Amino acid sequence: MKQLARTPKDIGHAIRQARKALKLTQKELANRSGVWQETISKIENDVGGTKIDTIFDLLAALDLEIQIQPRTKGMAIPMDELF
Amino acid sequence: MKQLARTPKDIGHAIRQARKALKLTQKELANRSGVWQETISKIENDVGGTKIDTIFDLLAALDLEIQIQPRTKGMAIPMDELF
DNA sequence: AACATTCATGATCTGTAGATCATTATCATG
DNA sequence: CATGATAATGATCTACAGATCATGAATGTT
Repeated sequence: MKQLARTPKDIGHAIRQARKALKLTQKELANRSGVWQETISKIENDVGGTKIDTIFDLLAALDLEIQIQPRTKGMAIPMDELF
Repeated sequence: MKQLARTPKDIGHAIRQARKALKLTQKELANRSGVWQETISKIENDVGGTKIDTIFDLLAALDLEIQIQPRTKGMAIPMDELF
């Protein structure tokens, strides 16, 4: 289950999906991540911004990680020239 | 080339690498991303937290995107992040 | 419908990210 | 080395994220 993310909203969606896949409530995820339920709700619904630290706390609690990669569409530079 | 990221520091590293691969200065990246050079410096050096909105601004300017995926097996914490 | 659980929202308060300007340090290169 | 370019740091100020508590809405279960 790989999720592409180009906006904060994408992150929120992915987190909600992962949480539900693990059958966790926001409160349970709050407990194991240290992030408050109210904050999780806002992140999942893309209300305001969020700090990456908070995102990483949630991803860790959901056993997820992030990969940074060249965009697959509309690339300015060929992949070979990157890195 | 795909960069794994489990901490804000990983993000900073990836951004710096991508910026240099594109032969951009922090100031140039600042111009095309709307993020200030001083802020980019702090992000690349992992000074304090950062908002995901800012990260996405930089990734977009670098033609990068994020993928969220289950944690792969292997080192949870890279050597240089211990202590 | 009633009840319990889960999620969303609203207010206040504290901490801090980012903008902005100025300055200092570092790196490159002639 | 000297000089110019690039990057880091520091101060101030504004905006807003997140903690916290309370409550309201939604969802589910019997």
